[in-house]
Amino acid sequence: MTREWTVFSAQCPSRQSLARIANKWTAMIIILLHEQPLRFGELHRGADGITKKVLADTLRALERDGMIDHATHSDGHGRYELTELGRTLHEPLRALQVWAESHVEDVLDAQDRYDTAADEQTLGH
Amino acid sequence: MTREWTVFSAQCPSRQSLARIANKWTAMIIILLHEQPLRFGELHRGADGITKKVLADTLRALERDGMIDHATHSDGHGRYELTELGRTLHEPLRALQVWAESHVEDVLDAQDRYDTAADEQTLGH
DNA sequence: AGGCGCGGTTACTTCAACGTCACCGCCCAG
DNA sequence: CTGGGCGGTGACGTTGAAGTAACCGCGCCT
Repeated sequence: MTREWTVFSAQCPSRQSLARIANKWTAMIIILLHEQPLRFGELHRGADGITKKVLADTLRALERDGMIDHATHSDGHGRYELTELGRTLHEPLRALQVWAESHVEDVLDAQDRYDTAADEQTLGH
Repeated sequence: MTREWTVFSAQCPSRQSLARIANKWTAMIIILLHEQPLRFGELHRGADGITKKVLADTLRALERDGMIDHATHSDGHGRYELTELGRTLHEPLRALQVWAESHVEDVLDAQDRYDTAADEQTLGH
């Protein structure tokens, strides 16, 4: 079972799920919310570079997909928090963050090599 | 060390890395190439719905970032294959695929609940 | 020689995502 | 009752990513 679904087929709903979770903002939001429930402004400050609109849109999409929810907390403020489903997403997404941060130098080096190789091409051997 | 880099800062190069790897086409290509080196057309058929242009662009970006490379094989045909760096990416991305495929029903149910709740709003209590 | 499939590239278009900015109601402090 | 911060929403414009389709050289088959 479950192998009735495959992300390799464009029409399979699992493809849409993959597209939603394989996304930098999704990853950052889920990782931030794993620590604790957060308010809109806290997320806005936490995910540097995101605009209010994109944050609002992303939060609504994640809420629709059942990964987070939005409830008024004991102090009277609304907060976003992971659902049970959202919590299962933390580990895989966290792994992406760790990968990205720990392989920066490798990637930067590879880009350098690629770009200078391309330059040498253009400048004739 | 390595915590000089953080994906939460917009200017940090690790953010660009995260954006590249947290991407459905990247994930699908890395997963397909994990089995074995593949030719352009094989990838094109393997990742249903991708166009030649997007595939070519994505492959060039991954090559530049040092995750794959492109070499002429023993049979005279070019093939794309994972580099050592690319191989380290397989496990985290594979986890996303597994998540997407195994939680399809949960996500679909959540969407249903969200959408019908929204309908009831619109239709007045 | 002619036609086909492969592995792209190019030019042009389209479309969805994102940015900008103004505005809103609510609550709290002064 | 005014001003500011919070938590958004909406209208609009821009950009960049993706789609479309035509074309290309190469090698293979016939």
